[in-house]
Amino acid sequence: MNDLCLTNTLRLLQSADQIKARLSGDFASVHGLSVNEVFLLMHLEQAPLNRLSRVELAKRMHVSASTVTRMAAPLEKIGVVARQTDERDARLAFVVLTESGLEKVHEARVTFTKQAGYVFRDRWTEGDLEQLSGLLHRLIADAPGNLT
Amino acid sequence: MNDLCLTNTLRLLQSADQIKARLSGDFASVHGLSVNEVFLLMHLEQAPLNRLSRVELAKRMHVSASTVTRMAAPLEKIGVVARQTDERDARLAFVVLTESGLEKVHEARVTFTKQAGYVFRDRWTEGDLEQLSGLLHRLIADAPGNLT
DNA sequence: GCAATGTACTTGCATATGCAAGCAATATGT
DNA sequence: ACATATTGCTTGCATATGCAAGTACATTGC
Repeated sequence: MNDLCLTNTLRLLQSADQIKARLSGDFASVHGLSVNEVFLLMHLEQAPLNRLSRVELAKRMHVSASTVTRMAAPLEKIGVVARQTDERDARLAFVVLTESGLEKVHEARVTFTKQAGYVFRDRWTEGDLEQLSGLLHRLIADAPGNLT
Repeated sequence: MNDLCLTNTLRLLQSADQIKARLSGDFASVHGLSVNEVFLLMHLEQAPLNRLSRVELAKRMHVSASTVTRMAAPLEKIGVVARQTDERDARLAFVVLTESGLEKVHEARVTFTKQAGYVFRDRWTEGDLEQLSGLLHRLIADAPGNLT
């Protein structure tokens, strides 16, 4: 039982590294973005008003707040996100998706879907995929910011 | 079908980030190692003669060769791995697990197993775990250096 | 109201990592 | 056998990221 947990954890992490390596090439060459940048945009896309505070973004992406601060800067520079302050609380600095950013994330999703198709290209039936989907869902069900 | 692939890929990557965040704290505080360093040691542990060339290690860990070079240096300094050359091919510089390194990886596996138990602590039956294990295995079956 | 505490963000520093270039050794083609 | 290509490794540079400290604002307790 415990060994099965270890096996699953190891396989999950190894699968993820493998997939991330595949994705990073395409995202960089096709869209000029890193995997994490695409994730940031996708989190904004599914958020109310297409915006999130930096700490909320940090929690959802499992990175530190300073990383979000630094990721946002170049994304602002290329115009896919903007900074927005809150009238009630002057501490908050939202990261908000721009029109251009919304387009970007739609384009990136196409690439993402294509690569995801390659990952599961061999002998995966609809049933297999649904089974996996259900099992993985249980791992992230209680976490904030599930992208699916 | 394609959307299911995307969903699975997203969930897999999100689960992995979440789990990696959990692990990194414990590995750092208990063993003074990063998650990737533990993975490096585990790859060596399961290799013949407890050793691998740097490029082979790079492939298995999905990182660049330079990263392996730089990861090995501090691990040599603390004595868990050593450098070993090949008599036939003077280019090869194996990374080999020392006795101390073998102990380290056994200790780390205990921590790893404990954390893996927490990940699947809620309402996961033996059957669920075996199902997930089988599905994930198909994702890494053809990759070199499966740790399970 | 004001001090103390807590929260959101930023920045300096240290570490981690990839890419491209460089070096040394081996393999290949003729 | 020699020139060329390939392979394995390292290093310089640029980017990415976490932690701890600093700053500004908000909340709490009195």
